[in-house]
Amino acid sequence: MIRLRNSMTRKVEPFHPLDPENVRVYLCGPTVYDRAHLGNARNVILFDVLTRLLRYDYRHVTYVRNVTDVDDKINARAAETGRPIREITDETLGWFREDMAALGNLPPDHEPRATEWIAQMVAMIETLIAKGNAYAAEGHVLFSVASDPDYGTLSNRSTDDMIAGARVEVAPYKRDPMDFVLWKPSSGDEPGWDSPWGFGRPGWHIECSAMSRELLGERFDVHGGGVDLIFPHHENEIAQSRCAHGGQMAQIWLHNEMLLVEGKKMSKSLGNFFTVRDLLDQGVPGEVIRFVFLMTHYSKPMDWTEEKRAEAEATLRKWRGMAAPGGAVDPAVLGALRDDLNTPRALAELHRLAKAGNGAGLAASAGMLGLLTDKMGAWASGGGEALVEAALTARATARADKDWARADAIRDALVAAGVVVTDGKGAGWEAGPGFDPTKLEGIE
RNA sequence: GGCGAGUUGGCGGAGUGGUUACGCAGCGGAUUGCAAAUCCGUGUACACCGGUUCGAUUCCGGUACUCGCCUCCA
Repeated sequence: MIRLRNSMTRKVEPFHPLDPENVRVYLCGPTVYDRAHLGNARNVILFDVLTRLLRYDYRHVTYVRNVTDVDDKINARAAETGRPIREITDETLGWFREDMAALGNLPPDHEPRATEWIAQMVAMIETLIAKGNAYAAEGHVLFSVASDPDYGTLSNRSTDDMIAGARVEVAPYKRDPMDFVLWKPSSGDEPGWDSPWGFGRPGWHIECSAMSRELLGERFDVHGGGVDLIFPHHENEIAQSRCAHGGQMAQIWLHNEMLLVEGKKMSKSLGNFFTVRDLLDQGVPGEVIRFVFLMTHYSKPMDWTEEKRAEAEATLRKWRGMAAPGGAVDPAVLGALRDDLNTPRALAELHRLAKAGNGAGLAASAGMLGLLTDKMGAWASGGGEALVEAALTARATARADKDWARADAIRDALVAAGVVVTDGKGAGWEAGPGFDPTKLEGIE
């Protein structure tokens, strides 16, 4: 029995899939105009752990993560660089896939691009107009918030509260300040499609409503993203889907808290961000980044710090040295994950397995978290094994000869080359940060 | 102003109405040519003020502070 915290009820609830033969999950994916920053990885890792667990407990899972490839930020990027939009979105999507894979995330089953589902969005907008939940005005189509008496259930705000907030865009074509765009007109140099309301492009919220319906159905199991999407994005999705075809869209709304940098949310608008690629290029293994995320429960804010990076790396180095094949997933690790994806507790159980010397159980259990998997085996690229082995042999010889000066000199060289010698349960050596075996040339 | 999340020992970070989280660092020991790595052992805690209770870090109420959303944002 899996339990998950549902943002809709603000409680941890038992999870009962609508169809146990096909558990359906939707995650709001990236807008592809720039490299993913570290905060963007948090929900991807969360949903990766979720889907790994669901796949363990259920026969089949359909995991959809959309791609927003029509957006004003993309248009702006195209205008800045003079490059075609499709070239930018293709390239950025490629980066995103690479970066997420480097963090040990499995690809989703479907990765729908908004631009390939325009017809379905148009159809859904037509339905909303026909039902009296939307109206066309000056080339725009707007959702009428007043037409949906249940609007605001997810974010728990009343329309009055929102108006009191008074930072809503007031456009002349809006009947009500709260109304939001389903379709907007495009000028000649902006991307657009022909529609009953003229040449234009879809609003952001309608994308997810239309694509989730096409790929997962009108009702599905889990939908999520960062807490900053609760309002307005997810609130609006719910309103659109509920009014178009009834139901409550997702059974469970799963939201992760923010990644902070020096106490503030990491975001592009604040400029206090760094990208996943930045860290990978600095030689931080993707698995280490993943481990750091797993150290904190998804429902709490977390900081990325150098201390955590070092701790994660040291732990993984130890575990890698003792991992062995053929083990079974530990029940306590599963129990922690089933209890609202409690990854910190799961890691504590992994420590327990490591302490017991159960390398096989450790590896199998870590796999549930996407750690210690084969694909992430290479912490450092390139060869150089022979050089390291030669140096280790030379040092052993020197020690046997009681030539301490030479033995210590070789040791220093190994350290300088980024080689970490591990004894004990995981006897051998590992390539650490800054691994550069060429520094060992000449040692024989 | 409205809505939401949070405040645990040196640090990170779970959890619980009464009994060890766990990890890192520190300290003591084993081992070692000296180290590293490894192994064994070990301490300090639950923001503040009330309430409920035999007993609260854990439940309830309030206060303070931090963060997020209310505008694009994972």
